[in-house]
Amino acid sequence: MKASADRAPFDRAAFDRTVRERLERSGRRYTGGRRSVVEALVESGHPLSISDIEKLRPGLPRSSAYRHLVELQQAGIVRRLSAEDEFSRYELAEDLTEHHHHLVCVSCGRVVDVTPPKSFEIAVTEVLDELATSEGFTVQGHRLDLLGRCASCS
Amino acid sequence: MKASADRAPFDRAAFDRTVRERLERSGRRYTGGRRSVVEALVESGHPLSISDIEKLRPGLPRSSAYRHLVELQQAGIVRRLSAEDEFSRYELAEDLTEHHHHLVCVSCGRVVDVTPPKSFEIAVTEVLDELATSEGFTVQGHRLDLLGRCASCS
DNA sequence: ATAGTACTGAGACTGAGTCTCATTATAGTA
DNA sequence: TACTATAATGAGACTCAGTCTCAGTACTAT
Ligand SMILES: [Mn+2]
Ligand SMILES: [Mn+2]
Ligand SMILES: [Zn+2]
Ligand SMILES: [Zn+2]
Repeated sequence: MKASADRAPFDRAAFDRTVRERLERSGRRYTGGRRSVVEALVESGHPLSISDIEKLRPGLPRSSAYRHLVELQQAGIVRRLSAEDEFSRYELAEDLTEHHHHLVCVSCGRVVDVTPPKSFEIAVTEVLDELATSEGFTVQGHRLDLLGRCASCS
Repeated sequence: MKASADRAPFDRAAFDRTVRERLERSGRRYTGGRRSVVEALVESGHPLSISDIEKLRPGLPRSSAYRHLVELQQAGIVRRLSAEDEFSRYELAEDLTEHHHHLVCVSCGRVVDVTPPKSFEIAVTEVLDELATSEGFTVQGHRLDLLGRCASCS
């Protein structure tokens, strides 16, 4: 069972429009290099490290890839994940996909998306909001990762 | 309400014995430098960055602090957290304190411990185990952080 | 076309974290 | 206590993921 089996089909045209809008709203163009990075993230469907991106887009210079990722973060298109290992990973912003969580392999670093049922999210959010409020925190969101070993590392 | 209000009182002697045991089990001594790092973590009660540790232990050389943290991780005494910012943070291993989660300030990077009720943990674990199993993952644990702004950054 | 501005690639640079090595402390033994 | 073997330490060189600079290129608008 795929966690996303019941998701609406991906509308590439609408997605492109949104990405372009967000880039332009932050004063940038939707150029070939930026599109190349965004499409690598769309196609792979799971968080990518810089070296993943280099393998998928051999022509793209490292400095450009890093720069694009920063710009895409500022435009709210990409989110950077802090990983267990030393390598950051990047994925599409949640409102371009859907709220989800991660299975993180402590052995190889691979990250897989996973989406719990909505009832779970509601319960989690409620409890956590209360805890945060009691410490004077203003909650913006949460991050829930499962650490373990992936199928091929077991 | 403090999240840890109902925790058993901290037994420093028993704690020291456990730390020494774990270090010796991994072939190391419980020396002054290592004790200095461990006690900084105990006293502060929340995850510390290297620069936090430097401020708390001005005499301790940077290279020694880093080395101690690696050794303490290998001995299962310390856990390294990957943060939102570029700086790792370190805390005592969960079985020396208790299972807990983090409020992470996206503005200043500060991390506060928070402990949800056991019923919450049971529910979370159950749902997550199922999701992980369906992806062929073997779960070792989870990590749940709340991102937001701390009281002084709001 | 021209000007103004954004984008790009090459590579220099930064700094958190690691490694090396010479010196010092410790535990064990006689 | 003296001697030996091994572990620990501090200084600083080093690594390399990530950032910054800058000269050249591509857009965009008029
Ligand atoms: Mn969630
Ligand atoms: Mn938990
Ligand atoms: Zn793996
Ligand atoms: Zn803060």
